[in-house]
Amino acid sequence: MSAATGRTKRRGDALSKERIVEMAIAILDTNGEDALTFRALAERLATGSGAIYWHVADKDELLAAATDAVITRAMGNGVRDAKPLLGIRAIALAVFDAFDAHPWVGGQMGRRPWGPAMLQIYEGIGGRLLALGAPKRALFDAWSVLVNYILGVGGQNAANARLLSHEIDRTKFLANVAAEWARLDLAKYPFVHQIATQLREHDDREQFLAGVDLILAGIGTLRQAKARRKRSIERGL
Amino acid sequence: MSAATGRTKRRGDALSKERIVEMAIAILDTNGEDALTFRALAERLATGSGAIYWHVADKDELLAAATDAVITRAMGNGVRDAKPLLGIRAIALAVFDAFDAHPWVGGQMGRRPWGPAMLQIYEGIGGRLLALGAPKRALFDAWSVLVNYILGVGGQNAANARLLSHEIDRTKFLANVAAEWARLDLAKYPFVHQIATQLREHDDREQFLAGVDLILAGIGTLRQAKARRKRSIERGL
DNA sequence: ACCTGAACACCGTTCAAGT
DNA sequence: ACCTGAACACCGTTCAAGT
Repeated sequence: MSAATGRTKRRGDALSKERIVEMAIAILDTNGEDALTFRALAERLATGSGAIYWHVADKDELLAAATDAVITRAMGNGVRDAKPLLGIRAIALAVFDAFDAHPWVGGQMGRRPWGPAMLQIYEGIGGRLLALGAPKRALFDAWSVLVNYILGVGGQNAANARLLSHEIDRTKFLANVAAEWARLDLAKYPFVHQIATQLREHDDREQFLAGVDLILAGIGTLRQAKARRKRSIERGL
Repeated sequence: MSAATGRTKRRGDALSKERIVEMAIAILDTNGEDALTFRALAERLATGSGAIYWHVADKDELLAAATDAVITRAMGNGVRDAKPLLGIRAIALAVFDAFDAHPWVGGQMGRRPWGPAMLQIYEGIGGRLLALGAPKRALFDAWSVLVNYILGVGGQNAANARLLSHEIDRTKFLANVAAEWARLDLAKYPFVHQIATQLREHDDREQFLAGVDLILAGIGTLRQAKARRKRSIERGL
């Protein structure tokens, strides 16, 4: 989107892994996952399809590199917040927004859970939990929940976005789903029935952030002993 | 796995969507996603590849039907627990175990977020939150977090399982990752450094359940006013 | 060292032809 | 109504041949 770098035919500079990856990202963003083929990539780079294999092992590596690039870039922006809690929220939103801007990324996470992009997220969340002074035993649990939630929701949400992009009208589609849900048997689906209306007006991003806050609140309860916690859950609800 | 229904050549009964879907599940479970082709499916069903299209629109629908079948089956087993909290945990585990037994399912969720399988999970969680008497305004948030976490983690975890299945030795691989992490710059990666050891010995399923409990604990705090909650988070940690 | 582009094996999907 | 299987358009990947 940002740079109109040498579109169809011209060859500004030599081929490089970086150029290939950038072009791949552009194709993925603009035309979706199915549009990323070695042939399309080669044409846009004004080269032969085989040339790409000199710089990239295969499609798997290409996708992984594209994902790494997107996440690294997202983590670079304003995620250096000093306050731990705000930093965690900032990371969560950075990941969410990256997934939103590049809907194909969601499906790629987890493909290389030990890549450099993942490491940044792991440390970004974990380091701040450390700074918060989270109890040692609970630290791993808390970290795991946060990371899994952030990556997981991002993925689900991106999948939804991908789906809805095919629909002409997002609100119309959601209205249809809500209407269908409202028609369900009230006795069998009391809950779905009830939230059918809220579905239409809810904001995914706000929803996501509310989830992060809820988990942070849960982490706050972790210092209590296990037995006490269990009772407090029952009481709390 | 359960039924050795008409393997390679014999044609017991007529083709049907159900038979096709069951065979697809068998192939996916045994040989992975890449192995599911219409040709392989046709051969195993002792028919022509085009015949499948009489019962199934395309590969997308086939995958969706297979996913629905797996989830519906998983939700059918012992998830009728009377106690709401235990019921939510049971659903979470049922989904987790289904993803574990069928690693391809994780990637398919979210493809049809409004399908019947999803509805069952939505209502299963939401109905129990209702029964717990969760505060109305917070109900939607709480439900969203739980559902997203359960589906998201399941997906991530299944992706990991898929990755590790290629590795000869799971523990050996994890040991390698841990060793790599331990070699990272301590100043830049204090947290990852610290958890490197725990990575090897942790149990994904337990970890997952700890996450569910943590979220449930967080839901318990939701009745407090927003301002009060924020302060309590800071205090809690 | 790096690029070209035809060739190979394979895929999802279609469809005229059969029963 | 349901099945067959060749045909079509397309894909990832390879590789002899070029510079």
